Amino acid sequence: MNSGLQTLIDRGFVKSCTNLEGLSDLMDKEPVTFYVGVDPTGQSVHVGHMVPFFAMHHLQLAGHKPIALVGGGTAMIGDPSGKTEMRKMLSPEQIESNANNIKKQLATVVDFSEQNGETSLGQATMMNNADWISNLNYIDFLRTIGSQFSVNRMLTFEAYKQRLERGLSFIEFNYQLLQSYDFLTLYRKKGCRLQIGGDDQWGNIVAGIELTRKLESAECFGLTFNLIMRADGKKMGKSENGAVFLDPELYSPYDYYQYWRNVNDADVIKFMKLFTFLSLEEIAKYEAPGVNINDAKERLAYENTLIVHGKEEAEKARTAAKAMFSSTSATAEQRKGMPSMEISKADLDAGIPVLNLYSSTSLCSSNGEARRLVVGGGASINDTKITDPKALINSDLLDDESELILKAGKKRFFRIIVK
RNA sequence: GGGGAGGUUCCCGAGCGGUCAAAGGGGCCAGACUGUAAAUCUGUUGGCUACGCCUUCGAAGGUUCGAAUCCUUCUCUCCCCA
Repeated sequence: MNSGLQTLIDRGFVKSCTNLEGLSDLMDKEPVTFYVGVDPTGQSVHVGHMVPFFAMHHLQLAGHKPIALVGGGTAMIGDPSGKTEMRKMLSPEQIESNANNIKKQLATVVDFSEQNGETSLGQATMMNNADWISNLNYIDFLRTIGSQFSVNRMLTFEAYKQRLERGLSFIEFNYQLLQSYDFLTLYRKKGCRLQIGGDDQWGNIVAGIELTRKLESAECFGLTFNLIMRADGKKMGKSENGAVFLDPELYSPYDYYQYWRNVNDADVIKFMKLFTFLSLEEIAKYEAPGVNINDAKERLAYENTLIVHGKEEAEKARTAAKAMFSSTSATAEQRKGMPSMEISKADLDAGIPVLNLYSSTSLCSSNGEARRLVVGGGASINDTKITDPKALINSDLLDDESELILKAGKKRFFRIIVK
């Protein structure tokens, strides 16, 4: 088995392949250009999107050439796979801006820099299918591409079957043709031989392979990845605060770190293999009996945050988190990692009602929510529990650093700096 | 084009003139137990200057002392027939 492919298998990525042996032989023989579709319908990707990205990383390391294909054209249509409802259509400007953001995030895992031949990395590129889809002529497209598709066959695909129960618009029904056309185009332009993606893309990938075979008599390959579910049956990437985005503006590095720190026991090893670059030998150490599972979680959180947000943020998050869960008061270093705001000394001296204080932070969105928190016994400031919703907070509670560390529950913190 | 069924709070889903900020479930949040895990149990879950007030039941009007509940128009969704 080809080593690059073997890596993906060993790390738990692979769900199925159209022709594993054929692909392995090809990859042994030469660097393979492969692509993965990236959906630009959101401003940021979230951790649930990262599986194919990490797979790209491993393949790139093995010398193969990744193409990240932004679906700027197809996003105008919306992929019905795995959706129960039709997606919103976005404006071209919106899609473009999203695509730019997403490239930055992708670049944390895949190296897009120009390769100068000194490394064994495969050259990665990013393309946008709007370049060849937007200007398609309807009649031409129908004649050359549409004629190759059988509606009868398309209807047998699971993705469409489900949608038939609820209703499927014609525009969405065309998605498969366009995605297949992407594969064909990338084959023609770049010699792309392989498409990878989540298992929900199986039908679309196979269709693209068939199209390329029919029109170009070329054998292409498809490789799909397991859809990663958490042990509790939820989808990856969703948290209590909504999706766990990579964009630090949408999801703070501290919370991001905490998301990984708090994964289910049963998921830790699996996630280390999928979402970090740690070697399998290294990961195996955490599987050994007698190892504290919390060490594994901490490593997972650190390594992944390191990749996505960089060393500085990862360390800030780690120290901040450690501090908050130990009884000693936080050091200056640890405080940096927490979300914070400033208030004036005068305001504090005048006394601030707890509820207002809490609702002005990201901890609570309204006084009502703050009230519930306080009455429920989940609020504390500098380790003093506040249970009276009418309490006034003043300088008495300031700690040695002249700051207030607000807690909501056990895991959420906010730092108030008094100026 | 014709006929039917519907749009309720984060989601599903009751309510069908006052006792409705709206049952029940899910989710979320908090408490207990723990390991910053899971499971379990408990409480909470529109907003506010809070024994009161304000805004919510697809939208706009109307009837009524009083409407999520009745009437009109509009709008969207689903189903059946053509």
